[in-house]
Amino acid sequence: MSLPHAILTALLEKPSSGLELTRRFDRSIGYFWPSTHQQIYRELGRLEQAGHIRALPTAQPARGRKKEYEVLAAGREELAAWVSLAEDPRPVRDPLLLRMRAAAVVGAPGLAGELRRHLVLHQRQLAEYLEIEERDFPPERTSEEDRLRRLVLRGGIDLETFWTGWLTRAIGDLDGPVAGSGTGPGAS
Amino acid sequence: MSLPHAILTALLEKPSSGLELTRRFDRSIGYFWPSTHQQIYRELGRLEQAGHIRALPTAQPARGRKKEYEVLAAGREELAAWVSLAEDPRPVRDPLLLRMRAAAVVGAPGLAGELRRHLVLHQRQLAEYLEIEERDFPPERTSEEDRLRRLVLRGGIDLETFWTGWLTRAIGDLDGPVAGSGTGPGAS
DNA sequence: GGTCATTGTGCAACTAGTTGCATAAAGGCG
DNA sequence: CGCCTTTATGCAACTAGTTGCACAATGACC
Repeated sequence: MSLPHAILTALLEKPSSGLELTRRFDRSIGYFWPSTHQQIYRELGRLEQAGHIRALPTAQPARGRKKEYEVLAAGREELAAWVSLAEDPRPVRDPLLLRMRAAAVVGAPGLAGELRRHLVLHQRQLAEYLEIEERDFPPERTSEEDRLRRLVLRGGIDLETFWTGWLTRAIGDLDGPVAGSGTGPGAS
Repeated sequence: MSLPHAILTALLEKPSSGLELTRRFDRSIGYFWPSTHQQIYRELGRLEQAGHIRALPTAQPARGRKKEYEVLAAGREELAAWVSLAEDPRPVRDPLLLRMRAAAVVGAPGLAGELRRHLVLHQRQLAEYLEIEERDFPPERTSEEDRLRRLVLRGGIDLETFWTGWLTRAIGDLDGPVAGSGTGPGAS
């Protein structure tokens, strides 16, 4: 049950319409809780129903008409309560690791290539995070909020660092020690 | 669509009944693709329907009666095809990072404690992985399959290492540099 | 022989996320 | 005006995972 709280957080940072939220998700909260506009609109409806947010009365409601939302006191309390809850980390669920395991059983001609492809993707994401860090978090001025937000970003950076490191090692391990051809299906 | 393939992999490693599969999932494939027995039985039904596996004819089928499955040629092909597919990494979706972000907005009295709790969990998981590595992967004898399986395990190890590292740093950063009161529990 | 715990299989309802598409207003352009 | 693109909101159907519970066989104990 995290999406509504992600939305509350985003709306507290700045009241927005559904589409604005969607755009902001794409480059901020969405890095660690992605969501589509369909999901967001649905959730906005529920949050309004529950009395956690309300539409700003600037424009009459109509389909295709922009509608801005702001968080109500009840919503803020709900969010605060959720933050203070204990919640275990979600179990890992990673298809790439699964495919490698399957490859151990049925063989894997193109696996090294796939690993390289993933490596590039993770390197790209890492570069994006580092850019954000440099832009948004200069060394000085550390308010309490900044420190938390920076830690979150650091989480992203460290995570991508882990992936690039592991993938690099895995690739080396796969086509390195093989005396013969390489990853090719020909061997054996 | 990974669960059926996880099951195919497990069944290729060793033909099993639903409950056996469930137990093996708990300590092997389930580390990176967890699943409950309900899900597994349902999927076994589908895989049999699709002609990818079949029940061994040792016992007549009856509810409450053990039923073993083995993978058919079609199932093996399906798995091989899936392994060779390109598939992007799933987007990260992490409630802890989300809660930290929310904490930046609504405050976070107990957050450092929650981080410590997570740290312990990750340390425990890491220790478990390291134990498996020591037990199942002694330095020598590296067949192709062993190398792949070991890489997967390494993935788990490196991932937990990332978490313990990041959490340790985050905890230090949260209750370390706090000069005044801030979100801290007061002490320091 | 009856009851009880254990092993084993499975259905049903629910929740969260995804995919595809419909609808409406607004503004530009010929 | 009529058409087209962009912005914006939203419904509906589907997929995957979770939760709760039911039911069947087996063996142990009294």
